[in-house]
Amino acid sequence: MTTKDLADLIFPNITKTVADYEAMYPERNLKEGAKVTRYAPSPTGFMHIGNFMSATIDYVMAKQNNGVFYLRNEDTDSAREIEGAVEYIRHVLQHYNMNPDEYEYRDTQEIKGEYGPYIQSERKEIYHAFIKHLIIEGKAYPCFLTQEEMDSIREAQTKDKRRIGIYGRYAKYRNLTPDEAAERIKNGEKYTIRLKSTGDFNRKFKFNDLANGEMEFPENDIDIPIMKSSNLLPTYHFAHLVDDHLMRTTHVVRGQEWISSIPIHYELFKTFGFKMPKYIHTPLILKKDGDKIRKISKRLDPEARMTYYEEKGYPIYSVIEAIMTIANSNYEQWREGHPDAPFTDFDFSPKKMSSSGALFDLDKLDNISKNYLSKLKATEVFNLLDTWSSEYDKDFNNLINKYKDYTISVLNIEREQKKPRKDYASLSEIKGQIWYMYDELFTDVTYNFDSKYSKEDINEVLTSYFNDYYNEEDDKDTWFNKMKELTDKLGYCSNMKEYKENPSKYKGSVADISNIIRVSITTLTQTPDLYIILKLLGKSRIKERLSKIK
RNA sequence: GGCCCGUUGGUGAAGCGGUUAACACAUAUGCCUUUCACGCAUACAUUCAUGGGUUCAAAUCCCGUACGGGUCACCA
Repeated sequence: MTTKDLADLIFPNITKTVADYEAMYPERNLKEGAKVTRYAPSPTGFMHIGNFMSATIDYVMAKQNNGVFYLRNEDTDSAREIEGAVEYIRHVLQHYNMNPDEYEYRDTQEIKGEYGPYIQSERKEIYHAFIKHLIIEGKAYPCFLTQEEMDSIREAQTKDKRRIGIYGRYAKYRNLTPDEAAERIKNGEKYTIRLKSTGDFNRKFKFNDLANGEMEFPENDIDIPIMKSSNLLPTYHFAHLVDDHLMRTTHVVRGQEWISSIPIHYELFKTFGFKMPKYIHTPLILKKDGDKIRKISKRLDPEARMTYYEEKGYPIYSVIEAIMTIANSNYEQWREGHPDAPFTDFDFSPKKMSSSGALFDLDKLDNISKNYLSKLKATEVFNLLDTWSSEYDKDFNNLINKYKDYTISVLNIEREQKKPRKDYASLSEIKGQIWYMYDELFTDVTYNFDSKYSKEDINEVLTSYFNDYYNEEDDKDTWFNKMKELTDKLGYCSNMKEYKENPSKYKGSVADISNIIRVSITTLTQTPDLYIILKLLGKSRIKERLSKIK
């Protein structure tokens, strides 16, 4: 029996060859400099911020030079697959406007692109053709090691302080004759297909990563599994080789945890004589936990999941800006010079990426987001708030739509001017800052009057002000002048400088007067411009509120 | 334990042989101001984990040490 016979025994129905697939998926016809990138998640959970960063980089790099950004579903681990994960990944990409150029959605039966299927479980035949090729060439073999045997090998290796893995003399089945292997297969023994590594651990090779620069690794000499016995699908390493080659990926963006697999990938590509894509290993996203800095964790840190940012209502712009800021150290500087350019105009350079971990800073996100939101028009904020609240706060959504124009006016307080307020970083914070402008929410309130004001003081100020001074029609200057008049009349000081020089001479200052009015109308000691608030509320609602205080 | 990577202020970081060690965020103080926010101003690493070496000159180059991280699955 030859290796060809063995290969036919294992894959009797595989007739296409590697060369056939090479012809089916030819080199892409793209402009010079165009990059082909991919986002290739496995549907095993909700999207992690690290994956999102990779996807963002993929997207930017593809968009820069009219390249291709495609989505590949890496579903070779049927056991860990989670329902809804694929849909969620699609949703996130859509939400952030980073839709792939090529993709395949099983539920809607949509497929776009000439290099599919884009779902790994649908590519089984292709992988098998490649594996078959290897078996024929004597570069891969069926391995009958049981889990128990492998466990004991590992144990022994650990004890003897040897390198762990199935290599050299531990690769017990690598030299089985085709007949011996066939015999076992016919007997129904379970097996996996392993690469028959030709590497030498004592030999080194150089490898260039676009982000980390040149690195040196020992060659791989481990007979890694390339096909699983359970579902006959390839392992990640092998699928990476086949897919990224056949889909003609030019740039692979993936997390740093893959760096240590480079020797494997290097050998795999060499075995087939394929050109390796360029690699960009992204920094791990870290998180400060007390004194320790650790990898951000989906389990422990809510902000690790992309759902967090949607729930909180961070605008997509803010999230992308924050990600780009840690992805590329000169992004912020670029943004300063191009405040209105889309982020895809940024010339992403992998060299400017941190090679160690990056700490994701929520303060920074808030800052970016506050600046962004402050520059929007009130109607734009309204629309964002409308969309967000329709999903996450239905009651509030009804309220703002019931009083739409009014809400826009409220959102416009000290906005649309040179130095707009920067009150909130996310849409979910808005309600907590404007609630008192809605009578529906202005129930069961407690007033935060400073204890230094007696009930009589408060009454005096309020009755005097609203009976003798307040006029809905006043413009701002008139309004404030009247406030000062009242201040002086009641024995307070209307000139702050004077008051500060000699506070004991007066009952208080104009600040106290406006504070009493402010609290009586809003319950709060700190609000935006009181004049506008009174104006928006209007005379009758103010009266209504005053009657509540007594 | 093997292999790989890293270590510049609270954080992200610039710098790549000669700089007062950029910039942004955060923090503190002050100014402005009817409150808050905004804005403005000032402060915050005598030093680049550490020891040694190369050099007229080192955060920058070399070696060792310490510390941190990643990875060593029929998971991706």
